[in-house]
Amino acid sequence: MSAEQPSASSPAASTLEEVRATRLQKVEQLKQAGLNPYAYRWQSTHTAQALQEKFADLANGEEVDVEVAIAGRILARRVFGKLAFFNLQDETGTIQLYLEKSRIQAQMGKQNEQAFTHLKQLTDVGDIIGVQGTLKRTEKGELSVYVREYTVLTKSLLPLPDKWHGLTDIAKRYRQRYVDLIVNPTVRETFRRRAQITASMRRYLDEQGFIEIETPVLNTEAGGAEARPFVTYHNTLEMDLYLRIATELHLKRLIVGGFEKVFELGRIFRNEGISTRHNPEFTTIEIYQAYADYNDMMDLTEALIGAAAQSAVGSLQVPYQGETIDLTPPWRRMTMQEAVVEKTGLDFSTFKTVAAAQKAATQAGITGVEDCESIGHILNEAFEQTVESTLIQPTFILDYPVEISPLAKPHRSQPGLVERFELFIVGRETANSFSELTDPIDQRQRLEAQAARKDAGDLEAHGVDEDFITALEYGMPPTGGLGIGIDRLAMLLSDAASIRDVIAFPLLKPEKSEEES
RNA sequence: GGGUGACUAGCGCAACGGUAGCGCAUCGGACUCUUAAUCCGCUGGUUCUGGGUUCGAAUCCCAGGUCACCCA
Repeated sequence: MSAEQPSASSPAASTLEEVRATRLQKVEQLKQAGLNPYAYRWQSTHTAQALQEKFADLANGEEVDVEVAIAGRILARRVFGKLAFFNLQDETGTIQLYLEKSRIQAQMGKQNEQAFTHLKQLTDVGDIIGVQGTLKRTEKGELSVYVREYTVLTKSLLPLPDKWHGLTDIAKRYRQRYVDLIVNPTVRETFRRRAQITASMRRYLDEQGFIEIETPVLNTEAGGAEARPFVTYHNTLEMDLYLRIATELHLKRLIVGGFEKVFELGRIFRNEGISTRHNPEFTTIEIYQAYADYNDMMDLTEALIGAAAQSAVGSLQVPYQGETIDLTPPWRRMTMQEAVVEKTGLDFSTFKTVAAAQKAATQAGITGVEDCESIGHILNEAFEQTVESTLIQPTFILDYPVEISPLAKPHRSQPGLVERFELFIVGRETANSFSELTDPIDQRQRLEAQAARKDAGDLEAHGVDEDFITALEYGMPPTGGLGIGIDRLAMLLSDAASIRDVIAFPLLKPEKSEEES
């Protein structure tokens, strides 16, 4: 939509389209002056942060004759008749530019006698420029590049949000994350931390001899968790495929195949609700170690999350939404049974029948237990309703009912339970781990029970993965498995209240379709 | 899925049945130490969308959209 803007003299520009048209005129004027508003390359000598650190001791009013080059986006302009101050922002931070007409003209005037006028008239907040010059700390104490020469590298056509109030509209921040990143420095910090978390985990696992192997996203059967999958379609195979809801079953095949320490850090997809804690695509790390059990996995969890916290936050004392989370190991460990007794006084190991457990639970104020088909399910309900949200400091909850844990090995000493733990921090499930079930006959029975639920209409249940059973029949060594939700960990370690704050481009509905008329 | 609330200029916000305004940004002018620069001047609107009530709707009613928070 090229608004033809005939007037040679710039009209008052105020609507978005008018601002854009004015800036397009500036693009043309730059071209006419022989300057490319969309340059090819720039070579910097320093980042803004490097300059700030290197010249931290420069006294007010002092100059140093060191030639530097730097590039970035103009965030603010304060222009006088023959002097201008710009704030320049690069990836690392900001630095002021001291733009003096006499010095710029002395250097650039030979090529372009309008050099300073162009700076004033043809650059805007939002443009990306490169400058060369020396350093000076102004008399008011602001470290500045004393510019000799400048180059417009990219002309910006659209205005940035208000420099003082910034961009606060939440929906717009997510929809136009690039604008959010430009004007909200903490957002860049969040994604930097997220990268540090995953990098530190990969580094730690690499040092321990784990290897990362990528498993399929597209599957003929979803499995490894209870969740509704996304369905897609392969044209030439003429068949439906499911996006993975977990990486578990393939990683275990690799353990069968002889790898003893494997992991995958990657995206999984669940076709479920969206909330401040749920995004349809999210990232997990799943780790499998042969000859280990869930006790070993607890130690590994503490080490991995501790390393991530040190890397991203620089401390094991992590501030989160007004609380301080202490990640110093060892973390509290208690069984689900103990946790429920502590909160409700109900000891589920004493119930002989489902009916007795239902009655006691209902009296204790637990809701929705009428449909529970086992004591284990009722225990789980009681746990989720009374305990889960109270687990602020990191806590391992151990030994889950077998009924809700189809992939975990039976507890070596507690009948009806499995060797499983979940880690809770700030009331949220952050990790999940088992001594993996290796008995193919037991595994088949449990998957068939699930398949029966699928046939009965349970959309979160899946069919039997026959090939996985076959793999187990070849023999899988005793194995400890661990999954950690990277998004929730990133929330914790960047003090983010919503999962959307730690996902660069969270899924949102389209704002509005262009109405055709 | 249910409830509550928000949506007005590029951005941040007023106006709550009677002429749609303010700040910043933009545009024009002045200005060599500013950093929310200052001073002078001028622009800029499909009030989320569609209906309805009314002499008159940003405002009241209905439906829809997007987002947020709470609940399931």
